[in-house]
Amino acid sequence: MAPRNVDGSGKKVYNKGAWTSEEDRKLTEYIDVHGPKKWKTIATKSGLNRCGKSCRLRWLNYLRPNIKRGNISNDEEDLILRLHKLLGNRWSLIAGRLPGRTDNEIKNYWNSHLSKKISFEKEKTTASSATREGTSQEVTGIVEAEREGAKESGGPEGNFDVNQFFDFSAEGTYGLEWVNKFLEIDDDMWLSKKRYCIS
DNA sequence: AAGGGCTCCAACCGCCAGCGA
DNA sequence: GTCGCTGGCGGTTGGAGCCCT
Repeated sequence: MAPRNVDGSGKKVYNKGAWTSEEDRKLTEYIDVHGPKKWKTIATKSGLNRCGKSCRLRWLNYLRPNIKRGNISNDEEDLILRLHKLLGNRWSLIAGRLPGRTDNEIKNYWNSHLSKKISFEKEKTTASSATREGTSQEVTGIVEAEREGAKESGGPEGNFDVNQFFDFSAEGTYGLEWVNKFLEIDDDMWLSKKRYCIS
């Protein structure tokens, strides 16, 4: 007998689009018993007509325990901004430093909120630098230099070696000591820029 | 009230790296 | 060495809901 959900060419056709509560329940139940590994097996054995990738994404971004949803606090936003400055669009790394947040959520938040905010700040800085020569040129210069460094090195921090700086293998889950380490290094430049933007 | 535009977010897609056969 | 499979990642899209006129 031909398997169900197979198209004319014999290729399996998976469900797509929004997940139903029934699908969520099946996936959660299966993972509760067998754990979140071997996504292809999970997809087939759980009785979901979904591909493994889709199951993984649904679990990681929505069903996983301890997920925080919405209401990104000012502290978290600040941290995202700073991590993005440091790491660029490495959403999974950034998410790994924000307990309960997913890379997808941070990416969405960045694209819908922060990227606009950044361009707004940039415009503001450009506009004010036109009227305030001198010290403002200094700050703009720093920002521009950083951007150039990011372009050339493929990362936002010039010669900064992210992999060397973050020894992820040695860390516990969501350890925040590294943040303090980074913040100490970064604070002077960040605060000087922030003060300038506020004033 | 309606409908057009905009925003936000869940989900998909394509690429790449790692790993085992 | 290489091939195929799988998982992980970032970029992008589609649609639901909101807002404005």
